[in-house]
Parts: sequence; structure tokens; C-alpha cells
Amino acid sequence: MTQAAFFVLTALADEPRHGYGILREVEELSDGAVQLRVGTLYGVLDRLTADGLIVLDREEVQQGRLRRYYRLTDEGMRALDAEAERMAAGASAAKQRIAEGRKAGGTPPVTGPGLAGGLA
Amino acid sequence: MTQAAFFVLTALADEPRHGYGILREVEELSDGAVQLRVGTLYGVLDRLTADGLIVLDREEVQQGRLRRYYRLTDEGMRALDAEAERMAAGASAAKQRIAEGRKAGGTPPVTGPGLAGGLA
DNA sequence: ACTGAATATATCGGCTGCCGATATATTCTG
DNA sequence: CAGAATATATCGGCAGCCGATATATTCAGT
Repeated sequence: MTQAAFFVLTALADEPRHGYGILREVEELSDGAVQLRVGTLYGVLDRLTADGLIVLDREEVQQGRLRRYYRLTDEGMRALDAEAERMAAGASAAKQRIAEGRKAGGTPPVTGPGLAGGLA
Repeated sequence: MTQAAFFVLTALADEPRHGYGILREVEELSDGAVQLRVGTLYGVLDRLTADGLIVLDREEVQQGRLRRYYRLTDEGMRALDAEAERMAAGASAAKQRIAEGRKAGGTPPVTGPGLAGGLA
């Protein structure tokens, strides 16, 4: 699963949203760190739909503008959960190894004086 | 940062390793979940070197076979730490939203046994 | 002695996927 | 009336992953 797909699924995890709403939601939930681009979105949406992870929930016309809402399927929910698990495990493994690298004696991998503070 | 790059950095976080060793290490540390391919590795290694996140540590000839060891730079360590932080945050956000989606009343996004059959 | 697997390096082409640019249309703000 | 925001969608370039391929040595099995 790509990063973009993961964040789209995450944005849809609590409630159905439309494309533009997903864009804003991803930016918000990641605190501005992840910027999902418009050009990326629809490709991801199509792929996730083809994979059965999301479905078109409904179409609304709000103030003259079409809103196409998507929601997670059961499979999408499961996939997101599994991916979140993998990511947490990966992040945890990385942190642990950073700590191991620091305490290791022999040939410390470029651990300078200014580093310790930033890595906690 | 791509997934492949992240896992290469993670594999190098505790001590310097050579290409083939990284391959095996990534598979091991991810419990077989991540399979870094040979064709992917050297491109990643080149890119990480160009970005200054890793450097060639040394070259050894062990039993007639060349071993090219890489290690993290300070910048690489910082980048890995930051990426691990982002991943943990993303995983956490996803988990939280999954929980929110489940407890939410009105239009539950495909949660529960009753919906399971009908959603496709 | 020979074969195949493992170890170890590296390259190349195809395919997938991200993103900037672009297009269209309505509403709201200045 | 112009520009920004909302909202959709497509297209082409480029980056990056991966299977296939090439080369060379060591080790285990027959």
C-alpha cells in the first residue's frame, strides 16, 4: 500500500468524505506534514475502488457543486488496520535500532555530540 | 521517503552492513513482511548516498567475495528518526479513526456483521 | 567432478504511481 | 468583474519498484 492510499483510507476511517474533503482532511490529520495532491487523489480513489477497499457512498449536490462521497468497505477497514499495524511495527523497530546503534561501542555510526538531544 | 529507503536506513541503524546483508536484515527485522528486492536495493543505496543519508563505510574481501559496507550519517540518523516519528503518528491516527468510526452512531462506515454481506 | 543453492555484486527495461499543469464550473469575497 | 475557494477530472513527465539477467565464488549434496 502506498502512503497516499494509506492516508486516504485514514481520512475515510471515521466517516464518508468527498474528494476535496479528503484532501483537506489528510492535511489536517497529519498536522500539515502530508500534502495529498489533487493529481494524486483521483488515481488513488480509482485504485482503491478497484481493489474493493472503498466504495462510492452517495452523490450530493451542495450549493450547485457536486460532492461524491466515498466510504471504507469492510475489507478497506481491515486493510487500513493491518497497514497501521505494520507501520507502527516498522516505526518501533527503527526507534529501537537507533537506540541500539547509540549504545553500541565498537564503530558508532556517526553519532555526534549534537545528536543525542534530537533523537529522544 | 519511500518504504524501501526507510527499511534500508533501519537496517543500517544499529551497525554498518553490506548490500546483501541489508536484504536479509530487512526481511528479518520486519518478520518477513517486507521483502526488499535486489533490483530495488542498489537504486535506493545510490539515492541515499546522493542525499547524504548514508556513506560507504568500508570494503572487505571475505572469502573471495567483495563486501561493500554502508553506514548511516548523522543526517541519515536524524532523517530515520523523523520518519519513524511520522510513521508512528500516522499509524496512531489511523487506529484512532478506526475506533472513532466504530463508535460513531449515524452512518457507521461499514462496521459490523450486518453490513458485511451487503456492502460490495 | 558436477550441480544447484547461497552469497555478493550490478544493470536494464517495464510498469506503477505521484504530481504539476491544465480544464471546467459554481459560489463567495473584494 | 476579478480572484480565491470549492469541487470535479485528465494528461504527461518523472521517479522509483521489481523481475530478469549477468558475473563470480563458496559450499553442500549426489
